[in-house]
Amino acid sequence: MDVAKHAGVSLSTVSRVMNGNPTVDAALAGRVRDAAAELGYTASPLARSLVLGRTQTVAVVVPDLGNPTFQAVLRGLSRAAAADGYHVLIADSAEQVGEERVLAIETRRRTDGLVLCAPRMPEEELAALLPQVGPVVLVNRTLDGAPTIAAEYGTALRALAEHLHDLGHRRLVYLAGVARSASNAARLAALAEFRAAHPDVELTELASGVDFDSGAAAADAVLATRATGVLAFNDLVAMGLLSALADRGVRVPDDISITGFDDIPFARYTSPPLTTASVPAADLGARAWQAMTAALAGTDAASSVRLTPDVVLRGSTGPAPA
Amino acid sequence: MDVAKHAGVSLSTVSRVMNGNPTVDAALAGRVRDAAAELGYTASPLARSLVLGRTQTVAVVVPDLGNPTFQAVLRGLSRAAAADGYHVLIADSAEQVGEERVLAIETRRRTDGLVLCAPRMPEEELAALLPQVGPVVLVNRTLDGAPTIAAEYGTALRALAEHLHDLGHRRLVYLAGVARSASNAARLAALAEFRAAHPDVELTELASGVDFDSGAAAADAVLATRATGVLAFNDLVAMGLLSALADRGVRVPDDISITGFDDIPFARYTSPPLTTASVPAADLGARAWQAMTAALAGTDAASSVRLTPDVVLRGSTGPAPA
DNA sequence: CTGTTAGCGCATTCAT
DNA sequence: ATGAATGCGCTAACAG
Repeated sequence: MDVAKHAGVSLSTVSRVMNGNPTVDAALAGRVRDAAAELGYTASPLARSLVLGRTQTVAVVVPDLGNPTFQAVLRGLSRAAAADGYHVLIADSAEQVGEERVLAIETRRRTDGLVLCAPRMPEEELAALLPQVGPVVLVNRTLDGAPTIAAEYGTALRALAEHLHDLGHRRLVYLAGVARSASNAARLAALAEFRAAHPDVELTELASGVDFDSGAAAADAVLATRATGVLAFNDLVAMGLLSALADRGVRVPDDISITGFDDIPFARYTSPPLTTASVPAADLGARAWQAMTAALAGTDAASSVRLTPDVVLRGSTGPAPA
Repeated sequence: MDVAKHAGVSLSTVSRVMNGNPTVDAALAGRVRDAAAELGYTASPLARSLVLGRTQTVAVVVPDLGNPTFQAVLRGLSRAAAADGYHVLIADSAEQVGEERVLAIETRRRTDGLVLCAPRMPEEELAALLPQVGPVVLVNRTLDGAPTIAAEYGTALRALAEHLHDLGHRRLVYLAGVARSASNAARLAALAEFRAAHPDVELTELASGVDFDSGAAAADAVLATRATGVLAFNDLVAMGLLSALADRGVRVPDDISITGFDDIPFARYTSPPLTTASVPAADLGARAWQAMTAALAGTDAASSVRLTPDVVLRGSTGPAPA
């Protein structure tokens, strides 16, 4: 090392000083620090990682960096991690289910832990993967074997449905997302309960997607059901629908009420503003980091956190038309 | 190594096989590959990084992961990098100008290159930083000494202003973003040209911010100017303004025309849809990666790419009221 | 074509 | 309290 001779000490002493080891003479430590400052020296994170066995970095795998929900999770996680001196390696599977496994394993090898965000892969594959990539925390997907941070989608959707029911709506339609996804399954279960509790309600289920265009494309199908209330899979779908209905001269909420899901930042600014369920995605990310620190420390306890979203009532829902 | 003895060869041979070195006997290579597969062995990226001097990772520093523009840049960059087998380390400075420098240096040390996305730091600081962190590419911020990928904000804003002028608007207001930012400076220069070309236009400049709330907060000030056309700093500001005006019963575009900037995904779905300038942020990211590969290869040429945004005419602009 | 040796830059024994 | 070795896991240069 260069600073070593510059300060007239050995490599070990430099290392000790840089790591704040107290068993070094104050005077010597000062000399070393000065030398280091003068030469602008900082220990190579790479070499440290190799010898220490930790990289101070965690990996996050998301299905789509373009999705506001994952963005928010990433943001919350990233900031929380940064506050603890950790870095974040990001991987976007571009909704390619087949890529998830590879990305997870590969990024995990360069990091100390892995956050799997709403992985799309089938349950068996996920179950087989988890042991290979620990410490791992799951976001918005539950499975034994790893701490999970998830929003209770079912509860919230049920609440939205009840809200519409309270407003007098009796003919509803649910715009489903990706058919065999975990999040959709939770919602379907909640709707089944809702149906059971309210036999007087006619609830149609319509295939759809997870983005704007899916919502817009569903407009005619929705109108064909003559429903007065629509539960969209998420805010994006709701906004697309909103837009398509506006084009057709359908008034919201006078003619039809619409609810979204997620309360993305834009939901407040649509016309009318969207009634939706507030899933604090950034919180989700921060909690995920919390779980990760625990897992990293071995204080695992496989704690699972479930956040109950708030229902946010805004202008897109109103009394059912007479 | 374990696979070494398992295959009955030396460490070097294993290394050679794993790296596809053709100077190995086919039979031996087969044995090694089998052993590796059986033991599930993969070379440690960490150790490779240390000895090879490259990490196959680049760092991206953004001012705010919550900003749709940066999200899109990140997404485009991330996918392009992944296609080339590179990973992305992300850092969010949370708009803390002071943090940018530290984040840049720190993340750069764990990676092969750095992408600085619209850094807020003052010019001298940036100029001093660049040599320390090369290879580096700048996105949406120009400065000699590093390849730059930037959208031509000035040109596009000018085009939007001309569009309003063509529609008969003679009293305009510009909602400025962060006062002393590079992107705002470019826009101000373009507006100065516009003013010079159209002495008949009264163009007021109003301080504002870069987000929804700033736009909403500016509503009354905008109305006070009695302007018939508004050039918002970006789509977020425009949407906030749109929302606040709707609350006040002001009709868009009948009473007042509004333009945004960036063409974020949501701009198509406001009511009315937003006339804006299309800055293909994901493209920006992909180009940035392209520039990075060049820089990584030493084929630098410090090439600067400037993308000219398209003007997207939608419903939020119309003829000036009589 | 393959095995042996050295070293990437550091933290950490072990001696002193 | 400090310096001299040892090794983290791998690749490259050097023999054979």
